[in-house]
Amino acid sequence: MSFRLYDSARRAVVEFQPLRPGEVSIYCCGATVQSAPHLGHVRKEVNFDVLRRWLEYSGLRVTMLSNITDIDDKILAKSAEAGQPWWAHAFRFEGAFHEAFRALGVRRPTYEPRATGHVPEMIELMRVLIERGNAYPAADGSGDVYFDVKSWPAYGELSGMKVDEMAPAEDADPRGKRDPRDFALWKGHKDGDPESASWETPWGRGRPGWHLECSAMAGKYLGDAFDIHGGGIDLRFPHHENELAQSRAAGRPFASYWMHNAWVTMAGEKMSKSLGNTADVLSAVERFGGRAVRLYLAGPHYRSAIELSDAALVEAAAQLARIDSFLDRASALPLGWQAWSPKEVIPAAFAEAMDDDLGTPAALAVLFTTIKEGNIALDAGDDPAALRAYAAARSMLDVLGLEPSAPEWAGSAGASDDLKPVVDGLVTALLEQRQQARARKDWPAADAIRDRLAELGLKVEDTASGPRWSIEK
RNA sequence: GGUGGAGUGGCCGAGAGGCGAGGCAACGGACUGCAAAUCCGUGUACACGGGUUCAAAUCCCGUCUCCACCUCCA
Repeated sequence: MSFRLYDSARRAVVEFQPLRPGEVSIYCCGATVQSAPHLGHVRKEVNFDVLRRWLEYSGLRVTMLSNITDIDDKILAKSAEAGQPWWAHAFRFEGAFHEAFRALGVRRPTYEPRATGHVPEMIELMRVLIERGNAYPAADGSGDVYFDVKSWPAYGELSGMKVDEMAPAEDADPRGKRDPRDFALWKGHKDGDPESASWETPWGRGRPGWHLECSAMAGKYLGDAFDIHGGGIDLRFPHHENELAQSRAAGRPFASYWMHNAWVTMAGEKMSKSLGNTADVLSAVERFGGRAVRLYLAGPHYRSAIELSDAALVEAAAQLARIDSFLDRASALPLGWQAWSPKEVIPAAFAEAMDDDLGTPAALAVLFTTIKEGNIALDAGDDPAALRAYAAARSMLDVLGLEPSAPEWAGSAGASDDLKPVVDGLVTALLEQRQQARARKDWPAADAIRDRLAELGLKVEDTASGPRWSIEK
């Protein structure tokens, strides 16, 4: 185990040392299910899914925790607009997120708790913080509970922000805060809020604050101390800073490492709901294929901003076509690649790249080198070398979550599986006619068949072992 | 105002003192009936101005431009 990662708190690439040998616990801030996911949201999922797969490949048992924030201001506002109960609204978009994750081959986390199911844990955390003098119920009797930023000198340790240098909150309504920079642990019930959206506490009725829920759930499922806390870079402040402060103030060591992924941008700007420049996940998947979109998201380094454009997705699809073309060619080889275990065939350079803070760009370069070597071996008829390259490529693709025969991608090929033999039979019959035409050098007739198939979206290629056909994506 | 990040060839996107990551596109060649796929070959790239060094895209100083966070945000 020689994994190194960039720790946002220390601002350096550091050696990873799990708290418990052989195990890794990861908390990754999940979705606020207020509306449909966009490509920016899912980049985080793909990045952390690759992290998880790499750690598992490295022999660690990974516990992956990703929460669902199923209550917040926006969920309440939007559900009210839609004339729907807030919980129905939240459930609907939770489903949309799951669908998007599935379309990109993201595996389900080990646990996926919902905020509203963990009110007792939150109350307990607030009780401890109030007892210790780090939190207080609002003086105005609103039922709000605030964290007292000034009571915690380490506040700012994650983001490097200093309390006194922060821009004063422009929040026109300080409510019952002692200091404008104090943040809400708990939000008191307001007139007009649905009754079902508030829970009884010793300090009045109300609902969870966003920061508190993550600390409460991380503590419940991963314990007071765990290994990695992840999320998008925008969460570093205030959300993660606040989580860290309230957890440590309550006596919990909390996360050992902080990992943050960068943006997906459009026209140079962060993709976000408020800017209105979002790209829908499922329509991208429909146009380019889930694996191409995943490759687009997973290929660049997770800490680099990536610019979304059609050209970028087209290129990812072209890269994937190169990969799949090799896989296709090699699949005609005699069986035997399964004899190798991933550890035997994955090139050291790939492992080094991944160990170095998930260097997927360098890792992909190794994959492409392997593919070129495999193609050369195929051209030369060197079956053992080609098989080994094939095994290596598949193993590397598996680490990246792009292995086409993995269960995540089952049924994503387009045509339903039971129609496949029928289509194959029809196409093969046509290709036999074309072969007869070619045998008598009737090129117009042969090309006419190929052209007709092309119109239907089928690509025909002549190989040393006869014609092959595939569906153009 | 405070705190970070970035500017690399036609494009995407790595690297972070010394052999031109990788991919896409383009062009030439091999193979093919023609294609496709594959292989071979083709590029004096690192925002600008100074400096350090035998050697700078990489370090230092300055300048410009862009982005993000400090308010909900992956």
